[in-house]
Amino acid sequence: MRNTVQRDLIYKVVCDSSDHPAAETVYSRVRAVMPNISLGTVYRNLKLLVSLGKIREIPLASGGSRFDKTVMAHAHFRCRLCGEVTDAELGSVDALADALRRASGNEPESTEIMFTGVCRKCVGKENKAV
Amino acid sequence: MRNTVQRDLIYKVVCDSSDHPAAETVYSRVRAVMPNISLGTVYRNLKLLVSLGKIREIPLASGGSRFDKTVMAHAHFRCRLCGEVTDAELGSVDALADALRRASGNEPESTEIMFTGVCRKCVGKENKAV
DNA sequence: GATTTAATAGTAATAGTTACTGATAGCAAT
DNA sequence: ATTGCTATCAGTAACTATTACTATTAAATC
Repeated sequence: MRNTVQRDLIYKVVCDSSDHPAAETVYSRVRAVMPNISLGTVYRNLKLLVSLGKIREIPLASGGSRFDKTVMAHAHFRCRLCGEVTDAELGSVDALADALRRASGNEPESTEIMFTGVCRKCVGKENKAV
Repeated sequence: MRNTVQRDLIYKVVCDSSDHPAAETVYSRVRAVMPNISLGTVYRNLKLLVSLGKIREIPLASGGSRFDKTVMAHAHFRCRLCGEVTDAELGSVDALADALRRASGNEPESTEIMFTGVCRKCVGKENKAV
């Protein structure tokens, strides 16, 4: 596999982002540095980086995915009012995968936990937004 | 909200399915009974049933969603070789949501856990399929 | 049964993503 | 350094899953 400035930049942008950007968001951030990079290149490399285990993909029920620099098994919280995705710090995520392995004989390689609800900032806004 | 035979049938099909069907799969099963039902009707009612909390949506990183009769917080395992989605029986799922609530102040309403890996049946098939 | 209007069938449109094609550039061997 | 090979690129077309639109149908109420 060849090193390319495009791939390095895409990886750097994801690593420098703490807000779990969508592919289009990565694209616009990358274009700020390299204006004529192609959207297809962004998608191709995001997918490649995911398959290499260098970044993580978080699929959303609302359609589309978000990308994350963290590869360790961990959990996310998504507010159904403001849409923000944040990390949920939980100590026992790896323990779950172990429990599954023992109980089922299946071999989990990655664990993705998504909580959906109302975030601290949006509690009380229910009637306005929904 | 009115009762419609279409919605009742869509709900029944999801409840009678134990394989976590995609929307298109629900559509084809529903059409076996009601041949001229519209795909839009299936999507609209799946979404409605999800928002009513009667069924559950499982978004996949590979694109699209699967639907599930079970509403309780629970976990799934998806084999990256055969693509099958099965339930992962774990006792401690609700405890995770409680831990999040206490730790962050966010208010989780649903918890979705997705394990990805190689299922028991596909262990050893690695070289053929990937 | 007549009225009201939510829900439908059928189709067009959209969003997110992937595939295609000719051009470019990273790497290896000269 | 130059050449050759080909992975990767930019740009664009195509595709898939989903949603929106519109005229029509049928549940619920009167």
